[in-house]
Amino acid sequence: MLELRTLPAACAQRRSDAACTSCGARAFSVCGRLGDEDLAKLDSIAEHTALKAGEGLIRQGDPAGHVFNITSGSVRVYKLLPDGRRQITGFLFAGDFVGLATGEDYAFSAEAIEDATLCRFRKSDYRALIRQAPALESALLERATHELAAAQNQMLLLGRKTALERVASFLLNLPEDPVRPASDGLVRLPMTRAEIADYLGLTIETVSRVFSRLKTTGVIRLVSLHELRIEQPDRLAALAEGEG
Amino acid sequence: MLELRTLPAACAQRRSDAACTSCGARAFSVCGRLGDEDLAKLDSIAEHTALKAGEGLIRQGDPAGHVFNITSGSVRVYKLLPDGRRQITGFLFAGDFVGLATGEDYAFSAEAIEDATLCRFRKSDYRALIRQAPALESALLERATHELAAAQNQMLLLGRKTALERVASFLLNLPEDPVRPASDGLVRLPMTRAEIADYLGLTIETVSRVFSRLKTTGVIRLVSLHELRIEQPDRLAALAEGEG
DNA sequence: CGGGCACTTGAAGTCGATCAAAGTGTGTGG
DNA sequence: CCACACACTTTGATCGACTTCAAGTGCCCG
Repeated sequence: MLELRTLPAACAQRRSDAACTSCGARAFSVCGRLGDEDLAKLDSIAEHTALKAGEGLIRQGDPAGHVFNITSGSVRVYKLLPDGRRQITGFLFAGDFVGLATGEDYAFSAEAIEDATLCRFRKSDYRALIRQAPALESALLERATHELAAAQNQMLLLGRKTALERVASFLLNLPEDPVRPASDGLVRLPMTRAEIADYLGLTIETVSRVFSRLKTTGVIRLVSLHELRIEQPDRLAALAEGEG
Repeated sequence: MLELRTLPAACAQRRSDAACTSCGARAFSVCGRLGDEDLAKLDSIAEHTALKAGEGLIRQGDPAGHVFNITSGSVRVYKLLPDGRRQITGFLFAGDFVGLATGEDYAFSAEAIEDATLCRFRKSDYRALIRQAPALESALLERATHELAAAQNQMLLLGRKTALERVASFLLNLPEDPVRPASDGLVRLPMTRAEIADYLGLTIETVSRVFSRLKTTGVIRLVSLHELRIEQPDRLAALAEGEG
């Protein structure tokens, strides 16, 4: 059975940033529009996989043979420089697609941050399917479009924001815990400080220091290492835009 | 008459980076696939405009009513922070589209760097057209996909590369002068140092210093302020990846 | 030819990186 | 269940790349 069908509910909860409220949610735009036949077709070419924390699903340079849809857990997508410097270009969660934006070979790597499950589609099957189900293609274009907008925001962050502004922006864009959506402001951080640093173009130490600063100023509270509560969303938002 | 038809030739010349050779060129993927009827339909809803240097075509926050295709000249796309910090997210040239990646309102601004001409499509007309010409949609998805890959490269640049690596990467990704394609290594820089700086997440002074360094080490030669020749492409490529 | 703007170059300052060490949590094996 | 080991995180001190501030230089255009 294809999990895609169950995504809208999850997605509607997980995006709180303004850029995404208008479109509902990212995965929603894919599955919400599809009729039962289209879903059945998708189902017929889907292949389910489970990954343990740290396992890779895509390796930079490999021929781009598959497209993935994450059904649970979280994934890091990154690029490396020859000397090992890493830039994480995105964290992906349930409902997100991976592997669409590729040519012949994958131009990035993707690995599970924590145990994850996903649907895998052979790219050729997938293309064939799209020809039969044009609604899918337009939904994907809309998604790609929103990812592009998100990428532009990240460029602004990486090119022009201070460490404090970067961390604040990051926390605000994080999906709220879908398990306990009522507990407002509670955010889960499945990734390590090193991954946050590599996402924000900073070092571990700087990320840690900024967290400490936000903690002592009362903007956030660290519930545990991988879970925090945003105590003052307004101040955090102001900080994110350089108005703190 | 719609200029789109004339783009393939121009595009085939202007992209030299490896990421784009496989797809031919970005605009090519849009116009190359379309039949005469589709082109005629596009033509019927196109509206031609000319812009003087510095004039804007899109302003951040305005309702997103149009999609544009640049037919000559060059355009800067950027986002601003409240205090005026600017991140240029891309330079666009003949054949490129602007305004696809938007929701209700534009999330960025776009202005002509030099005198430019463009086709303008009302977004509603444009959407209607897409419904009739599915080939257009799949071509646009492919383009969006490549822009996403380019955006990921830019994130790597902004997050993890040094000033020298950024400038080197920038010069290598610049389109070669389409007017004189034979003169290998000759690059036109229609934008100012300030624009380069805001694209690379640096200051004017740092960009200038790196240019000077590349000049004195013989990697490039400045023909004029806005035109330079890459004398040692291999060394420049090595520098761009941190192997200099 | 002269004014203005963009660019270059130099000197000092700063934010984040790097180096270093102590603290904390987690998982494993006894 | 506890103790140990290891990996991750936090905090502190120093360093360096890029920024900021400040003159100069040169080019373009009237």
